[in-house]
Amino acid sequence: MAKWLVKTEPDECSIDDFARAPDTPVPWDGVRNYQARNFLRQMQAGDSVFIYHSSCRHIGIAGIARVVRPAYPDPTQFDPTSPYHDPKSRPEQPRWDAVDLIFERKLPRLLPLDELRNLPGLASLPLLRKGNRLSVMPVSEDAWRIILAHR
DNA sequence: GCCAACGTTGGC
DNA sequence: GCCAACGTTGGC
Repeated sequence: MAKWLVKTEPDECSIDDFARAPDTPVPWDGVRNYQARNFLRQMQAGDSVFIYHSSCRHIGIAGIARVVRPAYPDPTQFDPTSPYHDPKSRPEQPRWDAVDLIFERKLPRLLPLDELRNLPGLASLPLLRKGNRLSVMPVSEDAWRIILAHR
C-alpha cells in the first residue's frame, strides 16, 4: 500500500474532525493543482495518508487516515455555489478529482514541522523543500517509517 | 500582516 | 512558445 501526505488547514478540516466521526468517509475535494490532482489519481483504496495541519498555530503531522474510495470526479467543480467551482470544467471531461478518506488514528502527539526538518533521511519529502506548495504528495516507505519512529 | 516562492494566465 | 503580471500558498 502506498503512503501519502495531505495538507489541511485545521479550521477547515482537522484530525479532530476526522476523529469525531471515525466511521464517516471524508471527501477530499477542492484540490486545484494539477500535480496534486495527479497524485490523487494514483491513490488506491487502503493507502495510508498523513494528515498535516498547515497555516495554523501548531503546524505539523497530526494523524493518519486511509483511502476508502479512489479518485472520482470532484463534484464541487460543477457547483456554482462552491468556492471550488471551476466554470471551465465540463461534466463530459472533469478536470478535478476527489478521493474519500477515513479516520485511522491520531498520532500520540503532533509532530511539528521544525522537528521533521531535523530528522535525517527526509530530504526527498516535498513538504520540507523550500517554497513547497504541493498539497498532496507521496511519502516513501523509508520516510514514513522514519516519521513514525519519531515520537 | 509580511513576503518569498510558486503555479497559472494571457498578451504578444 | 515565451514571459511578465498576477493570484495563491504557507511559514514566520
